[in-house]
Amino acid sequence: MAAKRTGPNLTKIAAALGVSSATVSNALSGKGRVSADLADKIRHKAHELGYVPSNAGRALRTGRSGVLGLVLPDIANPLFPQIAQAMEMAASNNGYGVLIADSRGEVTTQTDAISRLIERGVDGLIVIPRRGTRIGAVDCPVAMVDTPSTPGNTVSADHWDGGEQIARHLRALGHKKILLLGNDPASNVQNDRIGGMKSALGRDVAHQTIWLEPILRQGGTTASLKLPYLVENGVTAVATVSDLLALRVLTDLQTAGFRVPAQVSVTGFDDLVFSAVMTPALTTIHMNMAQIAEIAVAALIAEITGTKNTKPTLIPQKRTVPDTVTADTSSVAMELIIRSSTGPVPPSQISVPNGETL
Amino acid sequence: MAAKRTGPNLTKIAAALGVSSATVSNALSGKGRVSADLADKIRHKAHELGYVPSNAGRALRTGRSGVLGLVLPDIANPLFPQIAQAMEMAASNNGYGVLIADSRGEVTTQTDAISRLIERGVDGLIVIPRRGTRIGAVDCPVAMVDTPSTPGNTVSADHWDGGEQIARHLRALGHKKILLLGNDPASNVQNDRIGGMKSALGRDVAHQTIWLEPILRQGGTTASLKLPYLVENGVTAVATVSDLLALRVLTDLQTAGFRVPAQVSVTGFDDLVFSAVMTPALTTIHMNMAQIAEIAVAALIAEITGTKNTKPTLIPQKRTVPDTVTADTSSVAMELIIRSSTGPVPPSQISVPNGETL
DNA sequence: AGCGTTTGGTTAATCGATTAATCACACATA
DNA sequence: TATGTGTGATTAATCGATTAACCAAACGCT
Repeated sequence: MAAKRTGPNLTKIAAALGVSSATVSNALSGKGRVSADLADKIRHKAHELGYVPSNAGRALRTGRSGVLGLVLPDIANPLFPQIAQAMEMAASNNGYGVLIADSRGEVTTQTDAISRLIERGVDGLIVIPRRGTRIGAVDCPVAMVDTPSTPGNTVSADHWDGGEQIARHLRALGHKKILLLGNDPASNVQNDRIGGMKSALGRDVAHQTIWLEPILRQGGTTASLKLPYLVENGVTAVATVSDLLALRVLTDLQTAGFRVPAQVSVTGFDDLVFSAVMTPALTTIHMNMAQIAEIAVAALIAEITGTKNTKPTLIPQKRTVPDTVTADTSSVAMELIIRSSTGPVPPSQISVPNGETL
Repeated sequence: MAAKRTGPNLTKIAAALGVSSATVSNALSGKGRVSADLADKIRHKAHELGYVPSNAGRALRTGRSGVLGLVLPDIANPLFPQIAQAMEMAASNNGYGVLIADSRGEVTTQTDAISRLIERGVDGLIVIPRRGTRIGAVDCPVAMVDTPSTPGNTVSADHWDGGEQIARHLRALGHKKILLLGNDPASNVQNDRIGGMKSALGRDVAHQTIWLEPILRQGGTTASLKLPYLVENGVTAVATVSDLLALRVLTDLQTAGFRVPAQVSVTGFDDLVFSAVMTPALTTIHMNMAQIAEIAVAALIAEITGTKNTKPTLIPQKRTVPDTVTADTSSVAMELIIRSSTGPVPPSQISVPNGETL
């Protein structure tokens, strides 16, 4: 209970001042008409008595709980702490609380998680969908955080741009043969990242893309990547789609006796906690989670307070068409963090394309 | 709002069946006296209409919100996902929701976070305190998750035992000279872990303990550890207090050209996400978070439902005396996960203590 | 003076579930 | 036939904040 048993309520404050509880309510919310004088006295008394409004009472009357639900695909996601923290901060700055629900990776439980939150009376949902999963129509405002290319997306980092930055960085360092390493080809996020990389590499830089998960699923291991083979054949940089993958690659390479970045450069994505503490520290892309959270929360609150009665959560006609991106989708900038896992292409490997000399 | 606008309420169900709302309430909660017949019909109708009870209404009347608050010291803690997931699961299995609050590392905000949750009307708090921080008396049930040696602790993993397991493992592999690496000497958890290690190493294994944070704070780096020097002087294993630290050590060693585990063994603690994917995969200690969460939540719910009126949250007389551990503190077993970062002591380094030959 | 308008505040209904206090009725017992 | 005992369901109050509707007094204007 909300510290209610002991705490004073509106009526008690009203009684203490000899006014009506309605007046107290008005004074504290600044809504009705109350003389500045009296309002001051009321605020004062409220503070003096340590008044804390009852969420239950308010929620019952207004139909709003002041709580947002946060649904995560898979709470084990190492990026989760940052997301949760940013969302909680953004929400609490707006006077909202955050109720979490974990969908444990499975799609069925994602639905469960959502309905659990709705039954608890959340005013809105922030959903970070599992790899391109679509959430069914729910009768409450939803902000989706995925990629700009996901239909129905509300806000997201600009993964494509992040990919481009990484690629440009490697290119500037002189790399001419780059391995692009993804994990799950079904992920929108990862596809955007790889897409950005490819687009920035252009024609004069050779690159190939490998997706790891399909390999693992068929019983392969990281060794199946034949990293040493590739490096010996001229690959001087491995650009991965996540820090976790980069860590894998990096330690694999180190174990195989290669020097990073002297012989090979490695890049990650996400700037996870461990990325800064390993040796060499990982060059990666940092997402401005705080900003993403702010936008998501703001959008959600706007929809909550804007639409008086329950509207069916906006059902745009053509949500299935990715190229008609709705105008209300925002992208947030990514920041390239250059650390020591990337370096100039090794002298011995400076390739001489088209017979040109360097 | 809790899908209320549209959704049917008790009265609606009552009206549909021509009974009173009280009867419906009784039937659904199984409390009052309702004929089995009618109860069935009511349940049926409720389900048919898709009835979802209003939390606000219930909370207002009963004074219970059905929500627990989760306070984390520092959400950046990579162990956080596991904790949050486990807590959410345990809570939702018991019909509770979980409201999160991040204290952003600072102690002052920890207090803020707690009061934010209380104002939101949580029924109880689960607090994972920041490094030996004590939380002031709050007027709501609290379950604290720290270490058994922390006064007021409710449940925790048996860090001491984890340390012992690590130490025994290394000892069994033949290591005779071990570096024990901690981060923050002020942390109860870390002290327990190190303490357990020391106790299991006994007298015939040489070991020294180094705390990293004090070094870093004084402008040092990981390099200040002089890992290569130590290894060249006979250290064959580094037992750290967390996977993050282990990662640091491991990549440092690899960069310096040492082979893990051929020349040096490295162990971590916590079994974080990345620990399994690096090369070599980290030998570490896995905590049974699910079990910890269950115990914490169960204890909390017991206190919530048990103590009818607000009791000052049990104030044991001697909470400041660590050795009078209260009987209601539970410890949860730790599991040693042996992976490939540890191996037998290298032949060249088999020391010959006391002139004995091997 | 007489009438409309502001200003400042009160009354009372409402949100939805819970529960103590009743009530009506059937049945059994003296 | 009265009286007591269950059983099954209803009444009505309650939790606390909000808000539409209403009222009273003061003020302004012609």
